[in-house]
Amino acid sequence: MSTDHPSGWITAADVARKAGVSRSAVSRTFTEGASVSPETREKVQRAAEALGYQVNMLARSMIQRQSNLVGVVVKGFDDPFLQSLLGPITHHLALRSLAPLLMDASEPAQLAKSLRHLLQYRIAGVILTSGTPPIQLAQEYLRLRVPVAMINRAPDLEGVDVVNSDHFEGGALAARTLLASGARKLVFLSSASTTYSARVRGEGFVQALAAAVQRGAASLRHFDASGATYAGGFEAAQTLLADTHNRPDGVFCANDVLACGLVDGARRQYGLQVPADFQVIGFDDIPMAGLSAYGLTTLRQNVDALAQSAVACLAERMAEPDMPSRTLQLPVALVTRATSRK
Amino acid sequence: MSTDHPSGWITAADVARKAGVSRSAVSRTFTEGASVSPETREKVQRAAEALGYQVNMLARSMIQRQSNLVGVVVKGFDDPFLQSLLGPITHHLALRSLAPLLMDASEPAQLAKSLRHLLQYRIAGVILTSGTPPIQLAQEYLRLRVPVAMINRAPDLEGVDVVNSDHFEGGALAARTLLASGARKLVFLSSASTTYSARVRGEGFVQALAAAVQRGAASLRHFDASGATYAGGFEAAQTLLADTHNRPDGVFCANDVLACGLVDGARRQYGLQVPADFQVIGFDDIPMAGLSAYGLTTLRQNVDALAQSAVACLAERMAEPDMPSRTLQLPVALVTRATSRK
DNA sequence: CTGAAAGCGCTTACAG
DNA sequence: CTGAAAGCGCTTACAG
Repeated sequence: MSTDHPSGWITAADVARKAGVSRSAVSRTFTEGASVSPETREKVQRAAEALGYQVNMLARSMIQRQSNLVGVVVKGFDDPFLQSLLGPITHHLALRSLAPLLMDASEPAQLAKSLRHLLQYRIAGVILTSGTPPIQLAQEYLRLRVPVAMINRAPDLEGVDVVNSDHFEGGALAARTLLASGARKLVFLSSASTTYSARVRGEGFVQALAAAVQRGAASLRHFDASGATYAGGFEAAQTLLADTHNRPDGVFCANDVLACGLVDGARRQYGLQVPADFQVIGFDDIPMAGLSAYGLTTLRQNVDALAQSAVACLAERMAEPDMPSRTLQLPVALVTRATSRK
Repeated sequence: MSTDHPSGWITAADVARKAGVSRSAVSRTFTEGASVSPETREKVQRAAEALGYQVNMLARSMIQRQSNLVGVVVKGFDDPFLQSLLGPITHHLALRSLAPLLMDASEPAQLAKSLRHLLQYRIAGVILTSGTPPIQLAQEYLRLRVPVAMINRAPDLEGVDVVNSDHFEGGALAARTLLASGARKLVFLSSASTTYSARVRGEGFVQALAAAVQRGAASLRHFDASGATYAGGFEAAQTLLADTHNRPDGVFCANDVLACGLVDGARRQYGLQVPADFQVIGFDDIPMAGLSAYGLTTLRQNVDALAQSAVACLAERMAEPDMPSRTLQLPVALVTRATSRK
């Protein structure tokens, strides 16, 4: 216990004194790839351990003009899919000694402030997840060469890496599955204020159905729920299933919560059963989809791969800021449960 | 555009030059409560705006030996209740210009490293949520006078503030509700490796039932699921409800996921309906509880108040490190839905 | 490999 | 109220 540090914070100078070396030697011991003799390193480590020394990341980051912090910007915290992304993101950042600095961007106005706020910490990069508002502000990041990676967003910003699930193929898969199991009156259910992901899912669905529709073998309708939420799906059931004589027999929902809402709405409001009365396919494979109360057939996104890729993009761009921007496309998998027929 | 800063990072010196003042003046302009004349402040702000200057928080925090970062330590990311806490915590931190640095502590071994890692950022405090492993390491925080606040944990560490929902009263409320609605064969369902919260809930339940049990008006059993999860509840249904002649008619579950699992297990495995065949009460009021597929009667925790209080404790202790530690108790509310009778 | 020195961008007594 | 100066804890050429 050095009495001159009642605060308890030990500095490199303390360690240097105790180890009988220079501050430089201490610094080198804790710097990846710096040249220190084994003996010096040993002495320093022993002293550091005894004193409980830890590098002050604030000082190190200041010098290096870059911290180990990565901004993670999410829109609200109540979307189950986004929630499932948080764990893997944290995990994969940790594997590279990076730590997530969380930011909420529920309001677009807030986003600008949040992004600017993050800059004050000289963050190593930022990850924007789907749903977050459009960001002209990414421009500022690009100018400052702060790596930006986006998950499930339109790849429309040069210099920004984006990692997407293959929403288009997912939508097409849903179409083929429903068709193959006999559905003919098909609906794509999403919401008016939709996201990029949902839009592309719909496009894949529509396109895969085009031929069948053309030759009159199937019909297709697009229906907008009041929101891409459980409540939105629940309400949508009321209108969508009202007409007894012209009910859809296959509904592809832009995401799982919407689908679960639809299923529950159909049960409560019309006593309809899935898949007996109509089939439903969702998207995401959130925990809710697997509950025995739903058994939702859905397209699973690989959240771990999504997170890992986004972090990898960030890391590579940290090493090489000017590399051309990439767009990764990750496969989705059909998970067949109870709401669709074989 | 100052050509001597191709990197884009503007420093206080740049602003000072442009505004024709000293670096001290710039610093004061951006320091709460520092004395600057309105004219100087004006000049500085104009220059800062023009240049796009922002304080380098890394440097400021280094000087002040404290950052605006608060460590938020969670155990895994898949507990719905903990997920619902993340938003409010982030929100209330932001209101005080603090930002959450996320840390996963799924493995106890990891926790020690994580907590030490956080120290490197000279965090302003740390919030430990329920479920995180026991932390002797909090000792190190106390020594360094880093404020620690815990949510839904045993208040057994002097110097650490803890904010709890009133689990005991919640359990008691569940007991009274079931009793009043005619249940007589009661069960408390939790899991063997339980948390502090669950334990106290059970105690409240048991105590409120004691008199009735004593005079033979009710029976009480404690049943351990394999885990406090949906799957745990689902499995528990099999054993718990097997004996046709001695089925419980009222089950209080340590949390909502467990309760939903039980309800689904009862449906699938025995075709039992809730509340017709037996009543169920959960705890937390996570989104799942409100789904029409469950309509779970439950005790709602006030996540916003929990988060706000924890952040407030942290802030107050930042101002006064040596204040005696507090234990706050926040009320829970019975939310009556379909799984219990009036 | 090593240490003395300069410097990162800021804040904070200090003297005026 | 203001500026020159010292100092925070670190890293990094630089010279040896």
